Amino acid sequence: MEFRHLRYFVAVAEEQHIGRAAQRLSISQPPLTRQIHQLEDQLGVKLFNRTPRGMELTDAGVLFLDEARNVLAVAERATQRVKRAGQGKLGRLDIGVFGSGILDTIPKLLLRFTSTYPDVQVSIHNMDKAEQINALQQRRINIAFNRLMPGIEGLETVCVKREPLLLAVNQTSPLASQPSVPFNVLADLPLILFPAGNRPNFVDQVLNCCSERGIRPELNQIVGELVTAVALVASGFGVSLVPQSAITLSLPGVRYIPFSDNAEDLSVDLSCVYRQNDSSPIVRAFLDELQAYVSEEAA
Amino acid sequence: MEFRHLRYFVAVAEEQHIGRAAQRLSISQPPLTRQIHQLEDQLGVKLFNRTPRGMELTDAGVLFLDEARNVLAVAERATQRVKRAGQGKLGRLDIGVFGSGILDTIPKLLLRFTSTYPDVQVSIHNMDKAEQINALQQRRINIAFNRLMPGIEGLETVCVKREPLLLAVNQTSPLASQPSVPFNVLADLPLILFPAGNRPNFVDQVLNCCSERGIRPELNQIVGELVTAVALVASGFGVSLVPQSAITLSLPGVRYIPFSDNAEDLSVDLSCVYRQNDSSPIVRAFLDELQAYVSEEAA
DNA sequence: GGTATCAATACCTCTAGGGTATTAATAATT
DNA sequence: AATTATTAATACCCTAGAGGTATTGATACC
Repeated sequence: MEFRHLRYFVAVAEEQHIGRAAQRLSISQPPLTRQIHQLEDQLGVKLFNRTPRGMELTDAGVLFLDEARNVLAVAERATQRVKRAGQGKLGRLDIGVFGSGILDTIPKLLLRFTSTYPDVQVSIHNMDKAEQINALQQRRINIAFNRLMPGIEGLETVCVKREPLLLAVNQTSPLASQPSVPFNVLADLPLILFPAGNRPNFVDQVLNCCSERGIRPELNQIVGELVTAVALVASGFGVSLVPQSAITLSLPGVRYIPFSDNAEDLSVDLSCVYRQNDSSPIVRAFLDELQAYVSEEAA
Repeated sequence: MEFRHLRYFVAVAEEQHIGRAAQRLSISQPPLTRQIHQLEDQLGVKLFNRTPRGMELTDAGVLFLDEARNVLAVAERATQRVKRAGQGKLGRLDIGVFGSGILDTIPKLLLRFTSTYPDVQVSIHNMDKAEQINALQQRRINIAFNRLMPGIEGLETVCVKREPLLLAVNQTSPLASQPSVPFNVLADLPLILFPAGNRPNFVDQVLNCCSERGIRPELNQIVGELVTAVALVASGFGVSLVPQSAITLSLPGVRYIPFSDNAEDLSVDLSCVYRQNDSSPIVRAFLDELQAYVSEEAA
């Protein structure tokens, strides 16, 4: 039995007339007669009573009409679903993010994607950089966001944006009222950095910036992540350096001040990482959306 | 898309190898390759990633594997059901019976049928002879049971059994102790007959038997049905004539006595009626069972 | 009894599914 | 690094069978 038999059967059952059904199916009458006979033979069941006025369903035929319509509907649904999946419109997307990375850009990006692809179930997993790389390679996630991603065999990285670094100071500091400050003020201030964990990371980038300018900052402590650092700033333990998107994090008593230096190395990237050979349509769709987002932001 | 594509796809997905799948499907490798490509083209979706080690499902392929299996299962179920329906093993059977006809034979017959065909929903409708004929012609019922069925155009009748008539008397009657009595004792007894309604019927049969033997019975009254007549006998209003199967109806104070005459006309048939052109497999199955029952009873 | 209207049959055509032989690509082995 | 083995893909052929036209049979309706 093939789908053809089901389609033909339904047409004949509905028209109760082989001639009209053949017309509807855009074939001639004799082949249709033959296909119906074939179906009956294969099932071993008479589906129609032939009358000189046309074709009349038997009881078994009535039952089979229901079943045939159901099979066709299920098959139709299956093709629709797989087509949608092929266009990246159906399925799931696992994304690895890091603690403070989700402050600004990532939520905007996800909102944009999920509104265009509502049937893709997006799952966010919090993990640090090493775990992200591991999870990507083991295919537990499709996409990761992080900063300062090293080039890794098999993984592709695209820079989503570069954010200037800001100085986070307590409002009681004399710097708090300045519109901008030179980078070398750091020489005299207790510095709180992040994140803890595998080096090199953001801490090293900041220290590099310092040493390149001949500054030896007073490294007060290294904490787990951005939020902790800013909380310590709010409590008056020192100053910190944060990416611009941290300004959405407005803790009481904290001021964010831009640097007057305007140097390229006083900024940090936010990058998206994925498997080079990942041909999943959902990932491709996501990367397309990301590309569009980057273009729009640049404009 | 045809079922072939689904079957082939499932085989390849399960084997993860076109060669092995082809072997399993008893075809050679190249046509299978071609069919899989055809399916992918028609869906517009890549279902497999080709590796030098074999075929690996894509995400869309994983989803479609589920769907394809489901379509095949639904189709299989459909064919199984219609096959069962074609063998008369699935569906419904509407049977018209008359009030006292269901005392003995019909329950046995139905029990036998429903145990062989458990998925046929049998529905019993109580109706008199005229209604039965009407309902048969209008296809509201498939089968009717009654006595003394007239031959009617388009309806077929088969006699299920002939039952001898018995005399129902009150135990206070002097006849009550006799093992058998001659028919002409009716000449001296008040007679209660049934059923009321369209003549000719059982009443006329009994009156014919009397007149053929030169007897003029004292026709006390005609009541609706057998049960009423026997109830009146129990109350001492007279005697009645009943088919043998009435002995399952043992009202207090009633004795059933056979006639010593042993004449053919002192019996009544129980017949099964159905539409001559009814080709329903369920009806055919029922008539087969009935035929078997009749043969067994005769033996 | 003739006509109209069905499905069924006879016979033809040609598409496309399946076969064999071979190639291309890549992993494993030496 | 060259060779071998293993896989899917390609090229080409054959034929089964789906679809076409013309006709026949069967039956209701005039």
